[in-house]
Amino acid sequence: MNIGEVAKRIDMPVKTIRYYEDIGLIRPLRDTNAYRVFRETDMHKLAFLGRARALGFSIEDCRTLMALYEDESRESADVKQLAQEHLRQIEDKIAQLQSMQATLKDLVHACAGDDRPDCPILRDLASH
Amino acid sequence: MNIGEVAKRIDMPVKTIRYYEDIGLIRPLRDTNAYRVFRETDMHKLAFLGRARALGFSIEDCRTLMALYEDESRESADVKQLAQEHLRQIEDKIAQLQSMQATLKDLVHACAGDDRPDCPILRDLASH
DNA sequence: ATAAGGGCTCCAGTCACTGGAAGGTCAAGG
DNA sequence: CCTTGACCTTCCAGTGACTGGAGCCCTTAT
Repeated sequence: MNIGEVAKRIDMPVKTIRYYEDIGLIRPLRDTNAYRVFRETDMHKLAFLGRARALGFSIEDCRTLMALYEDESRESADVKQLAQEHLRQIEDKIAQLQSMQATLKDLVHACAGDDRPDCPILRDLASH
Repeated sequence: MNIGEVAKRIDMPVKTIRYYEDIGLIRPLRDTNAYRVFRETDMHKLAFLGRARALGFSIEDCRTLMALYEDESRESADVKQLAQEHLRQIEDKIAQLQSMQATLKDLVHACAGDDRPDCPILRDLASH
């Protein structure tokens, strides 16, 4: 299967698929005309990558996860640890964003948003 | 005041301050030895930038906010609109992260995390 | 005189793509 | 057979907001 068809089926940009080959996450075959040829296993890997990325795992995490997936003698503890660490980071990020959200909400609420120059948002940024 | 002293006072890396000059956010003076010389207004701007960045505003938003701050005839509506749009983006990001968090929590919970290879996390990534 | 601890510029790297240029290939229609 | 348009290829540059490092100069204290 050609790259365009793969891209449509698994809903991933052609550029991204080429990039994943560049960094060694997949190794599609090549036709005589140099076109990439994707087997079922390649598609499966791409789908795996797509879902891992959708859960926010970094590319390096994805590489590790794929290696674990292909290692029949893996220990689930290794997978769990990776996922837990990632979960912790996501939770940190959420907390950080929620703190911004709370401040911004207050500031936006306090600002009249009319044609006058007086603005609590700017006052807050300028003070402290 | 020299860059190191400024960095300490407003708790911002020296590199970041230089970078902000590079992209035209501040314009410190120069001493005869080419050292940057920071006035009160420069420090004030850096502090403003630090707080805006801490609220998650992009550098370009910061540029706009500083321009509005310095424009005596601004309309607070412009500031409010910027902040509201930013708030919306933060809320989108939070929702996205919370969705990841929910899925990851379930998966982590379902995974034994022992020395056996069976792993619901990998199964989930591989299936669908 | 020298050593430590500033400061300076410039270049490269981060992360995960994304856009674009310049060119080769393929299938369909005239 | 020729052209057109939709594919495909590689390679290079850019994104955002820094960050690290090399190689150099300046200042201050011993």
